[in-house]
Amino acid sequence: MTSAQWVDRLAADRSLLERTSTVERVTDLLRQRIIQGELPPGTQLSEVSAKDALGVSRNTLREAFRLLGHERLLVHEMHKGVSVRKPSSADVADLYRLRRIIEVGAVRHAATTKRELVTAVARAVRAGEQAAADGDWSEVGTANMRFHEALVGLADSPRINDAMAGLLAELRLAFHVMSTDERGGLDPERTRGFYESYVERNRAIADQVADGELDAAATALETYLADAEAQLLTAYAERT
Amino acid sequence: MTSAQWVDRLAADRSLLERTSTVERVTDLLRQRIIQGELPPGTQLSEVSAKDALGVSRNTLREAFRLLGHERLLVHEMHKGVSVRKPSSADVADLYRLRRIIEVGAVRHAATTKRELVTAVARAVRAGEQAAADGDWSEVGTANMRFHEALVGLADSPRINDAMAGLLAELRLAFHVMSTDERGGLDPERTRGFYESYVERNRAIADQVADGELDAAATALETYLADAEAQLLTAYAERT
DNA sequence: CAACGTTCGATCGTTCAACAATCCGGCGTA
DNA sequence: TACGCCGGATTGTTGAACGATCGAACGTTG
Repeated sequence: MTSAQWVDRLAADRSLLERTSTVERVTDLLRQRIIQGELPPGTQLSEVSAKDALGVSRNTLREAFRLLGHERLLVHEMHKGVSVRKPSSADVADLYRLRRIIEVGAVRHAATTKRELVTAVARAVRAGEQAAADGDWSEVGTANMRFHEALVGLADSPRINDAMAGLLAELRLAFHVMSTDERGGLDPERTRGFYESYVERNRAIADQVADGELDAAATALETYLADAEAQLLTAYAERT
Repeated sequence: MTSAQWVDRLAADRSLLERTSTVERVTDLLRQRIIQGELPPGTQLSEVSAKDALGVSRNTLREAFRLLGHERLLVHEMHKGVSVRKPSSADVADLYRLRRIIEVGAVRHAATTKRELVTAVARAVRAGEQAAADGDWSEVGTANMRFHEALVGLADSPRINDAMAGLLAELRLAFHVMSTDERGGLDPERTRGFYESYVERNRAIADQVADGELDAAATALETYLADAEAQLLTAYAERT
């Protein structure tokens, strides 16, 4: 084993030693706080307060803000600073338009149907069923997200995965808008209503995928998403 | 006309007075230079030289770099600076995977088929035919880009338009890789070969769209893109 | 009292200068 | 030739500064 084997094995671990810049860490942190709802939509993010809170320079912070603005998680208004995005109902509609195209397309074009990618779908469905049985509807929500990410992952395309991740992040913003507008706490009964019916529909689609019936899964997903959009949009219209 | 009419008419013009920050302008400028090939793939962009050339601060420049890195037009390596991206053949394949999903999906889900959106497709096709007749194959290339943008525009979704714009920008990088690797100038005969056959195929698809045969147009587009990918990938493989 | 002009503090946009960390190439040594 | 080391150059990050702009409070005027 003179050379080639070493380098190949080590080259595979190259990703492990990628150091991260401060900007990246700040961006990741803020993104997390935003999509988890700890920074609710509409929150004004003053540069100085954030700088003091995070202990970084203002310039570093501005780079992170710029990035998150590009991801549509923050809105950037000249001389007025940044605030957490508050998706409009038009945004929700657009989000679902894109979602239909990406998810349905990814399932229909699912390339090589690698074993691990298919099992990831099944795993997400099972996690959702378990969480539903436990009555943990918040956990059902995240499992649902993972299910859709796994579905899109079938296309085995890094760019599609990225697009889907950004899409779901923005969609979470929409959910937070409903949870925080007007009344304070989020109604657990309402989130239950959102996810309840989808647990079994997820199962159905996952089974179709496992059986290689991609076209059937795609069309099922199509109506699935149309229903979800309608449900979300009516809920959106209720609180304005 | 006491009030309401004024404000409505003025509110429509609100977009005209959006001022642009320096970072935005620098970003737009650099993006343009990159996709036009004036900054060929692989070019190292030193911060100080760029700062001196553009007459902006280093921090401002770094924000622009960060943005373009997020768009995958620049690669950012810690402590090594940024350079114009050089898409690999794997990138090209991924790009086309995404392209198939977005374009085909957009055509198939073409929502309201607004008059202006359909005519935009026809216009791009005609511009391509005209340029082909004139033998201006570079112009044929840009018309081709506009054709695909118009196709995707049928979905009438800002996010899909953005995604497509970024996708095409990255794809241009791939073309520049072929044009600049090894030998210097780009071979006009080769670019002619790339676009020649697609002029009439564009026309066919556009006619199908105009006749409302969206499904037929979508399937035609599917094979169209598969052919284009194969052609580009073999050309890519030739020069390595 | 309602509409308008002014002032002022706070915040943002941008620049500049500094320093540590890191990279890269060259040089000497074994 | 391979290795270790050093120094210049570039990047990463910070801190401070200054003008520009915003928003709200205040006073003025009709």
